[in-house]
Amino acid sequence: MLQADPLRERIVSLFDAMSPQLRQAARYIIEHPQEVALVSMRELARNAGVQPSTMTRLAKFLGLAGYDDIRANHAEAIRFRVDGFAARAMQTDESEEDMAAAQLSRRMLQGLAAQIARLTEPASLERLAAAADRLAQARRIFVLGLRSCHSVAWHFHYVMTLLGEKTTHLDGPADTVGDGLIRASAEDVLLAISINPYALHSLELAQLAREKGLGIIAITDSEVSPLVGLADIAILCSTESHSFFHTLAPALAISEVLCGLLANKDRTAALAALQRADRHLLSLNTYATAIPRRRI
Amino acid sequence: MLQADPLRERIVSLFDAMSPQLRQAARYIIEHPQEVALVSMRELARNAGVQPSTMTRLAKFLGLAGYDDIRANHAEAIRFRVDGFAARAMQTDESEEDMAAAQLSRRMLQGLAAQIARLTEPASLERLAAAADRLAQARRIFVLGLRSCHSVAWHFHYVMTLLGEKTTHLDGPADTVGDGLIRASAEDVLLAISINPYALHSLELAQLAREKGLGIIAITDSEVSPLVGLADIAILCSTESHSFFHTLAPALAISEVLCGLLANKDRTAALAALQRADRHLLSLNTYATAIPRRRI
DNA sequence: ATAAGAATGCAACATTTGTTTTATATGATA
DNA sequence: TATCATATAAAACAAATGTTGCATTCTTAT
Repeated sequence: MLQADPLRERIVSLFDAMSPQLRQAARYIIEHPQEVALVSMRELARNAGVQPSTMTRLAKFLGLAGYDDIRANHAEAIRFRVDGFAARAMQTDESEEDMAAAQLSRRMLQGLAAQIARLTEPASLERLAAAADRLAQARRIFVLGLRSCHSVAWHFHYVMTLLGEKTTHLDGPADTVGDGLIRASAEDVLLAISINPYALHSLELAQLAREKGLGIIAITDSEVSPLVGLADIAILCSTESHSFFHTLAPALAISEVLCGLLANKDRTAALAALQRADRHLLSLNTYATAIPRRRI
Repeated sequence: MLQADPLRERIVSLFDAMSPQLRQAARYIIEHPQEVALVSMRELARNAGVQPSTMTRLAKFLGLAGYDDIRANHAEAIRFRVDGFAARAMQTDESEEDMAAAQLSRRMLQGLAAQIARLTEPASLERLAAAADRLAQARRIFVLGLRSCHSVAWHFHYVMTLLGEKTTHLDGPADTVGDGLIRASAEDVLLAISINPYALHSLELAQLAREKGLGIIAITDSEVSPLVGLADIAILCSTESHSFFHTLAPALAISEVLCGLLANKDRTAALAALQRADRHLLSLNTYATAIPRRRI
């Protein structure tokens, strides 16, 4: 990434002038440069979700003779990178402070990656599968995550919203957080996310849910978390990080895996639901198809 | 060269048992591993000075189905070298309609871990450091993340709230999302988070901020994201996952690193701020010190 | 509303790919 | 040397690749 790559820059600079299909192809190439040299054009096109001819058209649009020029360029980049690997690792001409920053960043990121990788232990995987089963069976899923855990709760809820209307996010202003549970019953499940320090309100609501007979799935940070005693299934994530703050990346990863598992229970239904959501948001003009011109 | 390569070892161990032509082919492959994946078999054979059929025969001699197995192996090695485990896990063999939950979970988690690990590339670290510097200089930080990116925006804001009152979260009901920018000026910075598909409103607000002279830091998913053109510094995160949905775990990791870097600028001040926040929340009885007894 | 233009999907095309078959050459053994 | 088994070269083959032309769809401007 450090060395100049004229073709890459050319793609980026001409991106705005491309048609939607050309953009999709270009985006895929930009984001998966190695693949260009390693798979055939047809396969690349399939992975990028465009027609083979679009790849040829992209090459011509970039002023090249054909697709082979694109491949040749990327193959060259790989050759260069492989050979120049050692040289690249050498250059550490950064200022003191920047190096410190880079070092801290690297340590934090490596730590996070390791923590998420550690979630692949069999014990975790079993709990994930069990939790997904339980959530799939539930009539309704109430999602609870306060304070720092709000991000995880909301993300789970948001993704599930794309699949259907099964979840209720327990949140709201004016102390109405728990109101969603008013009509909850034993057929429902509460997905509660809480890490140390545990928000009192979360525990109280989980307790309430338990008394109402709801099943409880917990994402929490320790075997001795108060949620473990309340929950039918508890999935544990570490929250330690090489900084002042706890990390929520592993918890978020867990919630994403749960979403993935739930969607995987009925892939065709999930696909259909996603397409419906797409159409809806499209008709609402929610997403940008191009860089917005100046507002009038 | 560092990782174990079973095929390579097999070639070496069987080398003595090969015929002269087979040896010539094998030697060339051993000495030019990257070429195997980057050129066609016929060209490789020509460069190695053997017949095309010799390559096929070599593959069979090694106990493989055909030459494509050799190429696949070398392509995998390149992918591995370039970006760790990511590409390996990336292979989309969706042949198994309902993959075992454990397997899907493992693949998703490994993919996430690899994506976060890949953020430790020098280019990313530099951008992180630069972004942290810019954010530290700013008078005020406006945080913007809509829809799926809300979780990241909110988490950044929440953590920063523990450190002080520097951030404003651009969010709110009744279409008041952008109101926070009313008193924003050139001394301030906007931290905008948006991934494909890009929420139109996010781009419009970023545009507005730009016109008001704010600095813009972006967390986004591609070099060709519309935010890149608007931003002073763009930090890129991949969002692909082995499920139907995009992942936000790398984006969250980035935001956590930014928080960590900011706190690290003045460790004692950060510590003091955290203690103050602790005391405040303690006096409000926000956190549980024990498992809550039954509510009365 | 309509036509001009661009963008896109589709299918046919020639080429190139990896493989297999056939023929020839090589070399060891009796 | 004669014979046979193996190794190699050459050519034929089906499958795939990248490309192109054409029909259809979608925009955009009048």
